[in-house]
Amino acid sequence: RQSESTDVFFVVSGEIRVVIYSLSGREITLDDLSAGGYFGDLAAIDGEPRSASVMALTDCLVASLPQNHFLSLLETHPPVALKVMKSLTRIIRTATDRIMDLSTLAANNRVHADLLRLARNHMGEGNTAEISPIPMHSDIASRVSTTRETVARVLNDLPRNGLVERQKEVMVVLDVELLSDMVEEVRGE
Amino acid sequence: RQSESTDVFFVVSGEIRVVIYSLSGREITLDDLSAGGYFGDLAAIDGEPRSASVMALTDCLVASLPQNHFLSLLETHPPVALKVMKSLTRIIRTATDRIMDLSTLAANNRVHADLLRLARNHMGEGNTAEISPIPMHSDIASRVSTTRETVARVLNDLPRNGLVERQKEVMVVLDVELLSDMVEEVRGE
DNA sequence: ATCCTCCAGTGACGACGGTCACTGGCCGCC
DNA sequence: GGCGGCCAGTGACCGTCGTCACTGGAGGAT
Repeated sequence: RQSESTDVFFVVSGEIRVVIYSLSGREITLDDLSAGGYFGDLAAIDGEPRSASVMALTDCLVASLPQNHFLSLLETHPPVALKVMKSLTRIIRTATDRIMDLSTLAANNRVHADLLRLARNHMGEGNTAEISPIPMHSDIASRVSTTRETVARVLNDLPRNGLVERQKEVMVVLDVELLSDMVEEVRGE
Repeated sequence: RQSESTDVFFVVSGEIRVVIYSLSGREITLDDLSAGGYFGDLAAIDGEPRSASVMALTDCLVASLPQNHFLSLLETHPPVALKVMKSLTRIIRTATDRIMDLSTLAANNRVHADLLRLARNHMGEGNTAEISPIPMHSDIASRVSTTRETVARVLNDLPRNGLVERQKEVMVVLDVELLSDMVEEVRGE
């Protein structure tokens, strides 16, 4: 599913997930791309072998650009090059954040942190957020490097503190700030 | 030690370590730079706040370049821009490797992996490598996100397998390939 | 309706390793 | 010389969480 070319691919429509696999088959989600995103730029830039795989989450339309076209584009259009660099720095920043989380946060707190990210993307009135659809546990697990069992246990503990209400299709975070404090607090100790 | 400027800094001589700190003061080593390396490029490119701190490991001479000069350099000299991009991709690749290690390797195996990296940089005759000077345990710990105690225990277990001989100032890895196999094997299961 | 598959939930278990608390060696300094 | 700081080594403890092994519910297909 991942050709050995050095083309750059643009996501025109659909959702694509960038993952790496350990030899044992454990799957680690690096990023999700939607329309406007692109991948394959690393290999095109440095000529090294591809470092990750991609999988389509939905039906997708992707456009490909040969490596040499991409490179000459960078050369002749500095603003594009700058855009690409900014995108690379974003990747670096999120990667180091993740290294930080993996190094300092326990598994359950990493789940909290991921939930917090989700909540921030679904902010509703005041400090609440309605997360829907609820992502699959195994997806969360793949993002924060733990197991689906741990995710399930953590998510079932949260309502106990009154922080979260779980319904069938929706999950309501009652106080995003409080959740945020919770994570930061642990990050700090 | 960390100015709030957006300059880019070049290491002319000496060794500089790029680190991040958790709020609790736990130190995570991201990279070590020697002459020819540079830092501050991330913030210069995307304008976001600095994401890491730097510390001098030795006396250092660093040169600074204002952000706007750096940016116009990128704009007017595409080959330089490409070099910078390649450096960014290197950072991304090592970061994702590290995420992979943190996600799939147990603490002691991460120490093995780090030892392997060191050995690869000190290859001697055949499959052996002489590592000297032996890095401080706490430095290794900071690179692989564990504690100095764990590093000490792991390093003292290695001679038992005959894989490593420890002397006062030097550490001899007798069979680098075997060490490599050991790590890969665990990565895979 | 009956499978089959996929996902969620849960208990039990066990080990890995982080933390704490010391000891002891080495070195530079006064 | 003796003190003080820094680093390495080690034992004991115990919480976390990955693994295994189930149960159960919700579709989809035939």
